[in-house]
Amino acid sequence: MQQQTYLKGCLSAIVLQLLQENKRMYGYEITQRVREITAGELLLTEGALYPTLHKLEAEGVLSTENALVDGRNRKYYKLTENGHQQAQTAVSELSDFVSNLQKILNLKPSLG
Amino acid sequence: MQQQTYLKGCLSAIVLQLLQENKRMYGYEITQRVREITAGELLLTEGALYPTLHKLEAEGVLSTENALVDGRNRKYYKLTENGHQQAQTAVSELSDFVSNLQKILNLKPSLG
DNA sequence: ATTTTATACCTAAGAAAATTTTGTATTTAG
DNA sequence: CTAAATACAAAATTTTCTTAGGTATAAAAT
Repeated sequence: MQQQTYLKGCLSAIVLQLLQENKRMYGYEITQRVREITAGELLLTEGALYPTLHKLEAEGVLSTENALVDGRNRKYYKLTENGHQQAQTAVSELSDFVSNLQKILNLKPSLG
Repeated sequence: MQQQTYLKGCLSAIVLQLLQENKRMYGYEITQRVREITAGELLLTEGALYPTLHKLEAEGVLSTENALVDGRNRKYYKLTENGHQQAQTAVSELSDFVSNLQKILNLKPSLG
């Protein structure tokens, strides 16, 4: 088992959190940002990230704009007006989840 | 989206953590313990828990003993000798993951 | 007395979500 | 001129949980 295992379910919320902090980001940038923040411990695979981005776009949470930078195509994603709401909700729920996980992991041994 | 969404992937590690702290527990007890710890915010469904317990038993991580208590059958689970190792690994990885999530969410780690 | 709630275990069908694998294409470094 | 980094994406697969059931006993409520 690796840390990646635990990522399941959190991916959308992580993307939304990053997009709350940055007006717009492109896919590759998101993978690198997570790598930076976690010192390489957490790696988003592209095969997981892009379907998530597309899903969020289809749901109207994200909108996109294409740009040509240094001859390469980039697809920037940003929160829609509606998306800001949902981002806040998702991030707040993830925070609560982290807090609960913390409680579970910090329990003192009980007498069995 | 609810907190349950984020649980994906963490279930085994949570079970292993609880079994590190308690010599033996039975399925229903585990669901109630998580409910207690998280003040009802996180609910393990039996449909997810029992298959996980059976999987861990099949992998040799857990062993079982049956007991009849107050006319009801209980199946206690505990870590095997091998299981203690794997529990430590899983829990440590989950801790690292939580710590990384906190970094992404800009939360302050509550306990190193 | 009888119904409901709590306790206690379990399975199966299906959905949800990420992974693996593979593919395309350009730029930069060796 | 080859490999690595940048940048996107689809298809098939696997893992994992949810939903929805099923069985059974004891205690509490009506």
